[in-house]
Amino acid sequence: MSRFRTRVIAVVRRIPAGQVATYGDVAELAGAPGAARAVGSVMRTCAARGVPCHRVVAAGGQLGGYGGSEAMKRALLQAEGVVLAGSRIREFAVRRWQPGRRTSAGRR
DNA sequence: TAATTGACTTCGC
DNA sequence: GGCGAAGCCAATT
Repeated sequence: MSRFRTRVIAVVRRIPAGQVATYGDVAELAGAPGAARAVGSVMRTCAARGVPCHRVVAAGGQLGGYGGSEAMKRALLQAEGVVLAGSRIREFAVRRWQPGRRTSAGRR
């Protein structure tokens, strides 16, 4: 169990429902900018339970992947209130979660 | 310990 | 806009 892994988990757990974060973003918040692939690897190993890994998406608003069940990830995101346009997140720039960003108010 | 793979990202054609 | 190649980091074998 590397510290990086725990770091990624902590960051992902901080992502509020209805919002998403990119792998690169999570990597940076985890303290490893550029480690987007590493973040994917951590997620792929299930990281830990209670971690909404489905809120972590690829850059450009793409879904990325979810153990091969991309459709499931899509359903989960929509269930959280994320509007999807095909296989992409609508208003991704707004839906993207950022630390310091006010999310409880729901305002963008 | 070293090599390979992978839920990524970005530039180029 | 879609396909291809290079770069980066960590986990797994």
